[in-house]
Amino acid sequence: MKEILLSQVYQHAQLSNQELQEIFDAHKKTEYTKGDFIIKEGGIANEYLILQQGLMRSFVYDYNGDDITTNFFTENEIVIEVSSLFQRIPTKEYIQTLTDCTCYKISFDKFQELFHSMENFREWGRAWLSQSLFDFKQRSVSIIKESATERYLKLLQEKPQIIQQAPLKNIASFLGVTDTSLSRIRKTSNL
Amino acid sequence: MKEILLSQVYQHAQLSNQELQEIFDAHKKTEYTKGDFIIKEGGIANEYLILQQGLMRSFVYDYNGDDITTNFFTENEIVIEVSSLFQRIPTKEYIQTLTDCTCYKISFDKFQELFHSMENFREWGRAWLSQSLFDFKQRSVSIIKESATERYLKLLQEKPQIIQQAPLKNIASFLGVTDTSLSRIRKTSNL
DNA sequence: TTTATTTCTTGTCATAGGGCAAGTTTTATC
DNA sequence: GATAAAACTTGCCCTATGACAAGAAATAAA
Repeated sequence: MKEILLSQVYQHAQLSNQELQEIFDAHKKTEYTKGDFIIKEGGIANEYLILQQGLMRSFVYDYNGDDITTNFFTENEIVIEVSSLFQRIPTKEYIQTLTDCTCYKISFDKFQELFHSMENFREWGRAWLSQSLFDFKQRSVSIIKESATERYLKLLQEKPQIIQQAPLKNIASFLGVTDTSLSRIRKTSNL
Repeated sequence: MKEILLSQVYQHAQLSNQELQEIFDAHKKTEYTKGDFIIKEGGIANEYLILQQGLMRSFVYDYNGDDITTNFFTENEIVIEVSSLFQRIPTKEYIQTLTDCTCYKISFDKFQELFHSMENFREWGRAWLSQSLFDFKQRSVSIIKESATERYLKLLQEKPQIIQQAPLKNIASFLGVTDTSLSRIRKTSNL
């Protein structure tokens, strides 16, 4: 079970079975209840998670005190606050579970050991970070160029679990519209 | 000259002078003329640049064939297409000079050597990537929450060279508005 | 199971920004 | 320095989305 999940996450041509095993051993199972915070603004991340089951979101507060969802984390994904973890600085974000969750956790210290001792692991890590960067770039382009309806439909297609499980207002702030608007968008695209 | 520039870019507490020297030696001076492409869609990045003088932008084409500026690169910054370089895959982006430019170039091969042989260098690299990721996240939040005028004024304050040197339409697509709109915004905020 | 809270929907009205097209100004090209 | 090509501005009208407020529905708490 654990092995299947982790080997999906760490799939990278060059990692040997032995290396993978060493990586797997560094992960410990952890459970969370709906509403738990993984990290809060001002804290420093000391681990990251691999989400086996459940849904989480990250968010920030804007100058009005409104929260804005910056990302959703779904099954098989890595739940991480990159800049706090790797720059060792306090985070600006919150990460909170939207459902009960089952995760595998790896500590920063253990990660560091693997990162610096295993060439293929750091290649994997760099590729993962690169992909995330690409995804965030895409997101900006999408907000700029597509209408709210288009973004909604794309999310619905790519990650239906989010649409089904997350509160409408969280989805709305993620898409960059008000909850009122999203309610109307949802209504019209159902026709 | 070169040393001053590069030591600013690679400033990271843990890098020794000797390590820095080794890094410096890997960089070769290169000049570009206004309009030159550093990379085009479909190509694979085999190096990155440190921009000593000049201005560049990266952009993509959307489904209508309109180009969207995804980033500007100003002096002392790293000009790089991360996902192509580190995932060794064809890029979706173009990077083009907006003025004549002087750069220091480092090849991927040389970078790899340093990355895998020098622990502090890879710490630097990871921190740099993390910071970029953070910046792109911020950008999405900014597009979602701030008005075009606010984004314009912020850019004007933070990177006035861009406002002064880049064509209006490029700035407009970067900010997420039409050039018509930006022209009006600029007019009103000058009052 | 009743009450309180949160979540979602709907109505009315206001507005930032888009689409299109005509000018004007600046910059490049011959 | 004349002509062409970009780059920028402006006018007019339109639409997507926001702001605010009142209900309805669902969920949580007592």
